[in-house]
Amino acid sequence: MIAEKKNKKQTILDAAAVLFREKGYSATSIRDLAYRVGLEPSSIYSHIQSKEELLVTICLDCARQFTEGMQQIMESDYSPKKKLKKLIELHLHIAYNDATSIAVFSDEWKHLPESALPVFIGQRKEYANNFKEILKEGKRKGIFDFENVDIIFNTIINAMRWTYYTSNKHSESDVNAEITGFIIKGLKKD
Amino acid sequence: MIAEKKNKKQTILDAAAVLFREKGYSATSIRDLAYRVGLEPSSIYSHIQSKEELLVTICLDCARQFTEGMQQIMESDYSPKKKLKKLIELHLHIAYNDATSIAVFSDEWKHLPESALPVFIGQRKEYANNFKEILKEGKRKGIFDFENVDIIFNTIINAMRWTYYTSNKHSESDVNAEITGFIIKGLKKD
DNA sequence: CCTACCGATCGGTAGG
DNA sequence: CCTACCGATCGGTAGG
Repeated sequence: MIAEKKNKKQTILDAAAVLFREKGYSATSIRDLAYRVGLEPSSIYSHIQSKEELLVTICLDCARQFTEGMQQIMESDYSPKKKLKKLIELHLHIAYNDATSIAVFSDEWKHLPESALPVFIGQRKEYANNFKEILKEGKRKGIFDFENVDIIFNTIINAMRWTYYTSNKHSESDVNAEITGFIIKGLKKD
Repeated sequence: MIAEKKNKKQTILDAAAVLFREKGYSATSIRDLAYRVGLEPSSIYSHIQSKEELLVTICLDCARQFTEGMQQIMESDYSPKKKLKKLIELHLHIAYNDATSIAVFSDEWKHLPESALPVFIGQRKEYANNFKEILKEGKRKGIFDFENVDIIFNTIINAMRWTYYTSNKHSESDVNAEITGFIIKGLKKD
């Protein structure tokens, strides 16, 4: 049945994400993965085409979530400050709903095959450009205060990055409140 | 000659750091490394004991730099704000002086062998505790404003993390000024 | 520091 | 989805 097969493929993808996160992509073997989902190593290939395909699927799925969330925010007529708050919400939402995949997306993308790497990097770049546009808009309107948009963008996006690895030690709303307060204050005029 | 041998070992370590950073620890082979430094694969073992040893050396050397820098700051009688500024300086100084090693330290530590992992994690934990002490001291004295020290610590330390990967696109002093301003403002009372 | 080589493991295929 | 198997590559050793 098609439904069963889809389910099995998702099971394999989920298990792959867990292993890629724990041991890294390169150190994860098809054998590891197969035994984890209760198959002989060769049987995996009834469901997937290659080990690389798994990484591509995980990374591009995550990238899509960011891209789609960004699109919605860009299309809104929110103020730059509200847009930034929505972006923080977006990052935390993805982190808390798909922690394993986002950790793989974040740490293992460099092992993407050459066929997928340019697409991936392109999406990242566009996301960064949109993010920077919001920051620059805020600066133009006198809401945000900073010198170099590239430096401040990198600082802010990494300030959120650790949330991709937490094991629900803190609630999403606590983290959101603390990070949002910190970033918004950090961008204020002194 | 001992001096020559030391030199060769350092050459191997440097090349290993570059490869570990580019391809990751697991995907880097002893053959890659040997050819990179102009040796036959087996000859590497005249200079090192194992592939793992290289990762251990790189990671623990980096960890030591952080620990020593922290110790100096903790022993000073600077204000919490000045201590925090010194910590940002420390991170940037290490990042700009040893970019390759710190990237490996930051991304590949999970591949450390079991013999080194507890030591490494212990040092990280102690560093984190010291960092949090400074934040808490600032809060007690009414200089810093935040709710949860663990959340704000993670946010701040990751805000600096992207500097481990820059290719000198921005000057150390520009980055320092921007990040320091952002973090200090972010911790202010609203 | 090299030649020669080891056993283990890798991603993946053939054929049923 | 399994049994059987492939060539390639791995970290590392023996012996000089």
